[in-house]
Amino acid sequence: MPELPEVESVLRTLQECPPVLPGRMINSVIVLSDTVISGCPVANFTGELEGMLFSSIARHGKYLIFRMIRPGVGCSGSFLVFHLRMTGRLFLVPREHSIERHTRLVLILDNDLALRFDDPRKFGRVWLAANPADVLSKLGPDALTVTPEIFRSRISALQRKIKPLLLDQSFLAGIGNIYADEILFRAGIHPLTSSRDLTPFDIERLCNAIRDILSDAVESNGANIDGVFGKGRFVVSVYGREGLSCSRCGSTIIKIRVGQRGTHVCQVCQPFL
DNA sequence: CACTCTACCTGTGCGC
DNA sequence: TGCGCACAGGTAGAGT
Repeated sequence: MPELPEVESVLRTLQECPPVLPGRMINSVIVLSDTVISGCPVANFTGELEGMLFSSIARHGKYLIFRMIRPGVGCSGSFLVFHLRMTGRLFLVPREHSIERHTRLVLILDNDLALRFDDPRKFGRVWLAANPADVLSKLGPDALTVTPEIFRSRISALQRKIKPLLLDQSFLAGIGNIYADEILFRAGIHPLTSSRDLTPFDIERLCNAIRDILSDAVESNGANIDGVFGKGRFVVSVYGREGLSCSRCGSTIIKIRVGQRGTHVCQVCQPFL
């Protein structure tokens, strides 16, 4: 479930002072579900990771990227990349709390802590790659930091329905179903609108909405929907609010399907022209 | 290229 | 109460 703001929230938690991960060595790796390891055999993943040090952490779209270094031997390094998909969670725990029902991977550190990856639905994935591009090469620019100029030039090259386009990670990385609905509501654009029919003013509002919604959500530590999606304070305007009244105009929010995805829209604030 | 469908997986919540 | 089933979510890959 995590989208960009929730992943950013995980990143910030792991970077909180005092920073716990940088400099820590992985003493041992416990893989409880082979399917979460992508791109190499589990034995290689485990063998290569043991003895490596955490260096720095970054994010691109919904991916978390840990730079790892092997002490001693030259400056050989690699990148540990996580995608949490819908139900994945990544967090530090005391090492004696290292395994629960949905735990898929545990990295035991050289102190009293462990980095644990839990995922009830086993959709999340982990890669160990020599280069981040081995995993991330198909992604578009990060949705939180894309410039208006880049956004404008990318969108004007395409003719797509706007909501599936926002969800396309090769167009822009980081937007999922929840924030796509919130962004289009903020911009006053109907999700079925063709990107070709957007005026320059529409595109400017859309670009602002992406920036405003995502940065609001990051500052709120993500959303909290039915206590299931995230634990943050971001307040949704349309997502999951079908049958309730629009906070802006009072008319009833409806739910439609766009590209096989549940889509929430205020027909008054987001007219389909 | 744009789009649709399916598979992956499991917890939840509905109707019967 | 219990059962079965649709559904939610992100992405890859195949097909139209």
